[in-house]
Amino acid sequence: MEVGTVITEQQQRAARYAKALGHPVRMYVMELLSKQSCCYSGDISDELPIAKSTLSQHLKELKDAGLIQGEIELPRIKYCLNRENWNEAKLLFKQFFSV
Amino acid sequence: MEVGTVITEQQQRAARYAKALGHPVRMYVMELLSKQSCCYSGDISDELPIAKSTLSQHLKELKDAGLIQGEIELPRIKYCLNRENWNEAKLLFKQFFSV
DNA sequence: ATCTTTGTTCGTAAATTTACGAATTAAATG
DNA sequence: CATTTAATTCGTAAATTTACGAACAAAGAT
Repeated sequence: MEVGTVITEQQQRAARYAKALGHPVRMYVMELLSKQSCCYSGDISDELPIAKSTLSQHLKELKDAGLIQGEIELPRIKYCLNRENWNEAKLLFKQFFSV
Repeated sequence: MEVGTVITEQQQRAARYAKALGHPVRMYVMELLSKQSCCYSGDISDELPIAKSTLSQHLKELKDAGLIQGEIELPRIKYCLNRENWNEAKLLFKQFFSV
């Protein structure tokens, strides 16, 4: 995604977060986490009519984008917001929408 | 993208906007438009090192997502924010980030 | 030692996205 | 009527995304 020097670092970061949020399942997960801060993959899997492996893939994308983090708590994995990046995303979008 | 009744209409709409914003070029365009309200395809083409046809494609996606609208002003096309949907997006993201 | 539980990883297929250059359109201009 | 201008649409290729089920992993329970 080489777009020269015209596009700012902030725009790139905002686009990255937006992309991660650009799917209904991931939007749902993030909204859940922003409400209750933590959850298990199974909690989501029980609600959504998608394969577990598909959900895992979505969670991985959110993790790769830095929006969530997983903590092993066997036999489950506890997913939480990555507060630092969540706050960054919040700020970037706030600025973006209030220009 | 059939995801049952668990995912709300709002989440679907927010995901749709997020997806449209999920590319640096489109983020750049939207930020430009939110600053100056209108612009021509050529203005952007002069700045960004991408093919005109590629830019056209990105503009089409923003248009399909309802974030911008084009007005013919020959020989050019004037692109403007779609204020109504822009405001909806703003609201959805505001709610999303402030839960 | 085997079974259960909770998720991930693998393999794969279909669809979508991204990108480019060439061809096209549509009106204004010479 | 041919040219010019500004941008779109077409054709196409490569990469990424989305989705599923099967196979696997890792620790606790039986």
